[in-house]
Amino acid sequence: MVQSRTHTCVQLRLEDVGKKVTIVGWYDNMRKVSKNLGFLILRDFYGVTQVVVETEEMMTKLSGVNNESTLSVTGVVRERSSKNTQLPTGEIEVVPEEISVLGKCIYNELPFEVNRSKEADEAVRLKYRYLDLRNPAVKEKIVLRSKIVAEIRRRMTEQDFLEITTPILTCSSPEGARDYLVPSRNYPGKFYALPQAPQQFKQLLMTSGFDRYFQIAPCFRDEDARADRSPGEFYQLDMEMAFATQDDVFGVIETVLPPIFAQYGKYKTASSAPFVRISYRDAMSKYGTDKPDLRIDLVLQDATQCMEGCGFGPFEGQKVKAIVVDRFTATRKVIDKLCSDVEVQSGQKAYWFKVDESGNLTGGVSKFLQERKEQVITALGLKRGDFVGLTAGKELDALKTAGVLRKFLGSACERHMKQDCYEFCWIVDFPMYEIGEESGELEFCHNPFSMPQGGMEALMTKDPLDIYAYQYDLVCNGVELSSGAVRNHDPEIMVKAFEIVGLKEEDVKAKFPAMYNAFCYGAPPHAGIAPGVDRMVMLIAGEESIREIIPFPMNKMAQDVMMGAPSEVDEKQLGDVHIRIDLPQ
RNA sequence: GGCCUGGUGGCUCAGCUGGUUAGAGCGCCGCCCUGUCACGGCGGAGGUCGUGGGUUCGAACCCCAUCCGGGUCGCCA
Repeated sequence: MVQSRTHTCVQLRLEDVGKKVTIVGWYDNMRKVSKNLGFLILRDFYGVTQVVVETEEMMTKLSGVNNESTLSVTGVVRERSSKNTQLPTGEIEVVPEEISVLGKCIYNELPFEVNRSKEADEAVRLKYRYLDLRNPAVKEKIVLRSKIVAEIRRRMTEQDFLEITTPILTCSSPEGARDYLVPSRNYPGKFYALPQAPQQFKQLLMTSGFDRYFQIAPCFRDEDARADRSPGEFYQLDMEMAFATQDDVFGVIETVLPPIFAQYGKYKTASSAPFVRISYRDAMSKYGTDKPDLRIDLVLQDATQCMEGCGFGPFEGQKVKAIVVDRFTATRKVIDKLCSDVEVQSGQKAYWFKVDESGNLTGGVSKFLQERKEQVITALGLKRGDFVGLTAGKELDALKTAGVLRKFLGSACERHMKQDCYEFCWIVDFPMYEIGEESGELEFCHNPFSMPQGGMEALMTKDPLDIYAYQYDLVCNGVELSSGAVRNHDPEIMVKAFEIVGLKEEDVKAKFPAMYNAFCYGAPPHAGIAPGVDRMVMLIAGEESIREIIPFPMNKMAQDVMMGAPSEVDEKQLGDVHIRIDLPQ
């Protein structure tokens, strides 16, 4: 008969010596010192405890029991003769009277060693995720995630936000990413869709009279993965406030997030309120990205003019951007690596030259600049020992590539990158409209439901390209955590905003009927935001891969290799939902 | 879909310019060891070098195709 657990594997101390206890857990390993002496390490969720096996009877009982089997050990706590100060339970051991196997591990070789699973091939880890998660170093991140989410809930609730769930089965939305579709049984040929975000529902909640809403919301988008973007599904801290302005939303986020980052983070300090605000246009021209890493103090300069006609092919007729790094002493090899990293990440080349200690331009593209040396030095404000990184292309391409280069230069040069902190900022004043690159026509720049700054008057009187939206992004250490906006709650302004891109009232009604109709019954001005929970946990945990902070992640190809999803279904199921499969050969 | 990168015992990796029988560490199995804690010592098993084709006297290595990971661009209102 198996005893029930009296202590976890992290609890026992010297003062427990002499007690009869029962501990349970996994057979982590055994150091066998002789025929009749071995040290068995029992591991549970909380920690490890040493069980000393010193009789032939116990040793026999354990022979043939594989690592990772689950055991129950009943015995007496004893002080160790040789203690281990590294472990909380390192001063004691349990002398077993009874050992029983609760769950056999039938394999004596595992796909990987549990305590070294992070080194194993990722596909294998994902297939055996339940073994991978036994590794304390892996499990820890999931525990951290749980604590962060609990803390978010506590702090949001403290600020009078109500957590309200919204539907998972809803309808396809015409804009945005690809939807995950769910066929309907009762309505042949019709589909539900999983929500890409609870956007419309939260706005409808505002219209329904709820004042402060939040939700740790599951979101579904059928888009390809990245290291920081899980395919398929992710979670947002979705929130919305009625009768609120941009500053009200900023105030909540600036109160809720920094303490959580500082408390649980890999880095121990986080920006305090108010966060730096940077306009979208400034961010692009100074940092070459709309998600600047403000830990890096380098900024972009325009070098188009001083490079014009220098004879270097890639600069001909292009915009050129420069980043000057003082006293940058990297070797040629390091610089080449840096440039190739930039190319891998941005798809475009980076160039460089240096000013040596005698004031000569050397290396990289310098030979094209000798004749205009003084002009270049003056234009870019160069000093001896400066390194100049360069990018070229159409304005936006040159800026974006320089943005990538700036990131690599920052991490290559400690003096130019603050260590050990979370630097938050707001990117504000996004343009409402832009000329679409493919269409060549006027389009919404981001969210068509954002309130244009200046409201109806701006729409009536301004050049659309000069109109800004009350639209903002939250950025931390170069990671885009969220977009948000003051919403356009006025049907007339909404119709006008759509009119500018050539859409009619009927189009708005057709695309977003519920929201449009609701706003015709008296809507409050409202604003919100939805920081990505996975990205936040990733930043806090200091992990490079989003899969490390998701309990059961999918692989890059959006497959769950453990469960076998996606999978085929049988004919009956397909028939129920009126689907016939017709695959090309 | 494009580009980059990888695939060698259960795991991590080495394998040079193509040249004997493909190596190491960890793990596993066996024996030894009465205080280990990354225990130690001795011995052993385990490989279609992702797959298919080609070049060659000879291929893990070179070429072509293909499959499977990962990164990135596109995509992500």
